[in-house]
Amino acid sequence: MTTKSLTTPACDLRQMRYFVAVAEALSFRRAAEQLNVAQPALSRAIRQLEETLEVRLLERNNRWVELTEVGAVFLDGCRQTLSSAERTFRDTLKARAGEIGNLTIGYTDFAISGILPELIQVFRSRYPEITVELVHMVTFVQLEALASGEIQVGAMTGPLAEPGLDQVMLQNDRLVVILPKTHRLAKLDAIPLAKLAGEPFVTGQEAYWRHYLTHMMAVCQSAGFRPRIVEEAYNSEGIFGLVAANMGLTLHVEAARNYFRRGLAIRPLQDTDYRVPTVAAWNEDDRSPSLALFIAFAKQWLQEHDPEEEMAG
Amino acid sequence: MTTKSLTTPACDLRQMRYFVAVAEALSFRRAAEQLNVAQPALSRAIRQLEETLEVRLLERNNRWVELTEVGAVFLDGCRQTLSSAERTFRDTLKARAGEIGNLTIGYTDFAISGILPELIQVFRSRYPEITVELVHMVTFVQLEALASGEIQVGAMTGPLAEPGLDQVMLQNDRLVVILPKTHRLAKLDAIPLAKLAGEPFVTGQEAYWRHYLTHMMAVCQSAGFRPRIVEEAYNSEGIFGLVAANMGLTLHVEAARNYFRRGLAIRPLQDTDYRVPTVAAWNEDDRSPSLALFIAFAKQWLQEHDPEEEMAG
DNA sequence: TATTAATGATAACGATACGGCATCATCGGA
DNA sequence: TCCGATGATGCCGTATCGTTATCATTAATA
Repeated sequence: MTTKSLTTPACDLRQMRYFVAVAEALSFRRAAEQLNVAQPALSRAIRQLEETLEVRLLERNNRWVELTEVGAVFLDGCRQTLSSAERTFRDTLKARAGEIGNLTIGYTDFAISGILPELIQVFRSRYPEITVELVHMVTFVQLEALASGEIQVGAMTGPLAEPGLDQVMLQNDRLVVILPKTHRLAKLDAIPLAKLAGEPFVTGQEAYWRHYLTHMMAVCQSAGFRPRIVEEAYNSEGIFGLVAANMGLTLHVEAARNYFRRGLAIRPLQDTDYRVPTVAAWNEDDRSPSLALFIAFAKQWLQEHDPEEEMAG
Repeated sequence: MTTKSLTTPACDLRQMRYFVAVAEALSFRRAAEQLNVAQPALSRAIRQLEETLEVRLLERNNRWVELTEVGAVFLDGCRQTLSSAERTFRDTLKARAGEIGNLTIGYTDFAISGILPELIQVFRSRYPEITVELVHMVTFVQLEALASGEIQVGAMTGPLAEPGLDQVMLQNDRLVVILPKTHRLAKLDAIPLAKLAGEPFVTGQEAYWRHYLTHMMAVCQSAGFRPRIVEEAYNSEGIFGLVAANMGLTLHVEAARNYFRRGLAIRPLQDTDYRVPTVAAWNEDDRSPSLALFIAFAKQWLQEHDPEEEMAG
């Protein structure tokens, strides 16, 4: 029971450091000075190493010290192991500061067509050792994924009033009308909201798009009508496709301007200043350093970029 | 003064092993069983690690244990460092057994034209982690190189009576006459030693070839004449070139049959059984494990191969 | 609802290991 | 012959480690 397994050698990093110091200085006393210990400590450390390994590591007498062949092999290994240990501690401290880690971010169609890609790109180049994984999810799936820990950040459609979640606004889009180029309303530079009453609407599936549909219903309600929904698609591209196929028109966020599809016209909405917020949300009790870093970075980046956009807009 | 330098973290391999065990078992008690220590030892070890690194590595309560983000980074580093330490010890034990190391071997023209190449090749394939370096040296330079430690083994022309050197015989060559194909003696199947009296001899430079020249003088002396040396070359190839150029003939070891050159004839020597030994020599006080391994290997290999050669001859 | 079992944390104690000091043995140089 | 430098050794105080016993908490169970 007292025999030491070879896989768990009775030797620690301290002994390795001592051995490397002596082997590099080729002197017990000089090594002791560098290590700020007394010389006998080194004598004993080396002797213990040699007893553990049952081999002479340093040939020495009162006049000189030299490495044995085995000692040279051990020295090389000690340097590697010590440098591995140093790297381990450096990485751990980096991880403590959040500079190493993983971040899984959920995103909606609205978010990915807005400023999120640029934010992610700048963040990744700033913190290359944080692995950022992006997964597509509609808003209510993101809420479940945040609760289960599947994602750490959700870029979703607001407004949000979930208890336990913190958030920051990524974008606050005006609505635009997307309709076939051949549509009679496409001739207008801006479309009065009331003109959409009675028009056939293409939207996302109600079960998945419920957050955005609430907005759409609200803005239509403000003009006194309920949209007549004639078709539902899975995602924005599907909606655009159906619109291009002349099935109807749709209301979308202005970030959709970043995407183009032949046959579509995009027109601003008149008579309303209704906006649909897209927010980044996270668990307020999540202590992940990488998350904290991402949040701090995002807040500062948004502060630097939002005013310009508003001025440009 | 009490601040710990980052390059010498106050953490040893024992704590890393403990942490890895707990992180893998996700349970202090199960990890304690595997490590054959009591559970409180692990509680304290983890706490000390966390105090040293000033970060929470394991989120834990009375029901479950889970890695923090930083803990996952530290775990990865610990695995690497521990495996580096294990490799260090494995390599050191291998080096102790001689299976890792360097060997510099000197060789003469005679040795390299004999069985040495095959011996080296088999040795290298058997012990691939021993770096074998071959350097060409004439016998007396090898003796100096052995004394200075420049080479660990010398494959040189015997006999050897140096104090402090051990040796083993590699080959014991009969002498052959090497002469131009057009030489009148080349018509004989074997050449009587006495017929060489008065012939012009080509040899190696006296300062370097003194060991072999002693043999040549001795064998000629046994036939009652001194060779008439008309030309000296640096090495065997030079000698063969001069012979091919009809400058004279030479006596060489039978291993020379392994090399061919147009225009040369090789004939055995009659009336004498004189042999020139080629030995491998090393410092008897050299405790290099790789050297010990090489010697043991060479002795066994020679024992297995010499009888066959003698039977074949 | 009370009990039980399992978990990690904590305190106290003994054993071991470590570092520091004083000293020794040895060897080269003055 | 003496001196100085080197590594080795013995002794002692302290820090650290491992163990045992115990506690606080929580989920499962009766």
